Amino acid sequence: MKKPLIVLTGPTAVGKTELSIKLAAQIGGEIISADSMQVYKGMDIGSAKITPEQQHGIPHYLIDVCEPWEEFHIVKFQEYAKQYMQDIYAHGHIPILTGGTGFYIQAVLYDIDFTGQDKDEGYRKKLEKLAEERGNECLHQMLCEVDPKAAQQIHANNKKRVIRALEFYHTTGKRISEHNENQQQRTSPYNFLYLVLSDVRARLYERIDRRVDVMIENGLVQEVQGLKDLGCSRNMVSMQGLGYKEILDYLDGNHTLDEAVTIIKRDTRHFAKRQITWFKREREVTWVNKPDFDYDEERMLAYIMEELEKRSII
RNA sequence: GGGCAGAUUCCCGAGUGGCCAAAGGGGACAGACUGUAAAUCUGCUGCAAAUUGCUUCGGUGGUUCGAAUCCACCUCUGCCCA
Repeated sequence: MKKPLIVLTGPTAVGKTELSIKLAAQIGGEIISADSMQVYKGMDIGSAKITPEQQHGIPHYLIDVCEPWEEFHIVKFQEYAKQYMQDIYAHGHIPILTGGTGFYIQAVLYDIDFTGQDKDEGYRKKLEKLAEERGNECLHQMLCEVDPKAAQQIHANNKKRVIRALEFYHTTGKRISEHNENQQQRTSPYNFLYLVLSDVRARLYERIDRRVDVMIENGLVQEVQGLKDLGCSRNMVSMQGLGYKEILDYLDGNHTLDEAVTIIKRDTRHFAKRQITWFKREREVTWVNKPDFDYDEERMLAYIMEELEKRSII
């Protein structure tokens, strides 16, 4: 018997958090955050982290699990998430995976296999250097020799992914293209409902703009200054988060606050677009398009309940 | 009132007789993604019955085989002198 799992996602600023609380309250769920930035302590304003008051007593997991200078990645996320899910099942509750990081959701929902693929920092550095000296084409050529299929799929300019593919072959002796093909065929071990909350583009963009303004009002600059004082710098993964890298640039005098705000808004819109593209491609998703429900959360919840019953999740 | 500079495709901006539907950047739109994912990368952007045709470079008229590019006048914008 497959265990139940609810995924509630959607582009940034669409309103996932509020809905997740109501849903959790209604069905006796506990929430696991699927957000690559909310895992970091001290990054509250910029990541739009849910506050304790907003949680309304609903247990939340995978928030504040590491320091901004610590390394965090999808494998750790998957480990944590699986652990917390066990705990939630033990409570007799249903886990609700809520957040906007599609890649993380995929890893949990389909239980993607990452074992035996340790990264090799030294090898990465070597490739990095090679790319700098001889260009991206050189790396891509190398990949072409060991894994032509991957080389065909990954653009030569996408250095990160070319390096990862080479690293995969280097550490496992297998082709990442084959591995990915296998993983793609996985079916979920869960009895799930994958909800994607959406809205019309113009409205979403307005919400993003407004939210960034609120972040500034709430002291995003001070938050980033504090992190900077603790030694955080832009080479850290955490500091590549939207709002963080731009404010660091402002604090370093690379541009004005107004410019930084404009860039954050723009890049957040771009991010939202990428999220939407991701969800469009995911199989088995159930879209909850807000205008179709006249923006009425009660109606959305009613629809979600129906879908949950249909699938015997509740 | 006089002088100078300028008006280019959604925006900024290059182009100063043919190779221009017009560089480059931005935005918009679309897409990829399986250990950095709020990252990284790609495509596309005048219209159409679309390997061709049509309409664009402030307006009108002119020069020329041919104009975004040259000339005249006009309109608007910025700066300077009154």
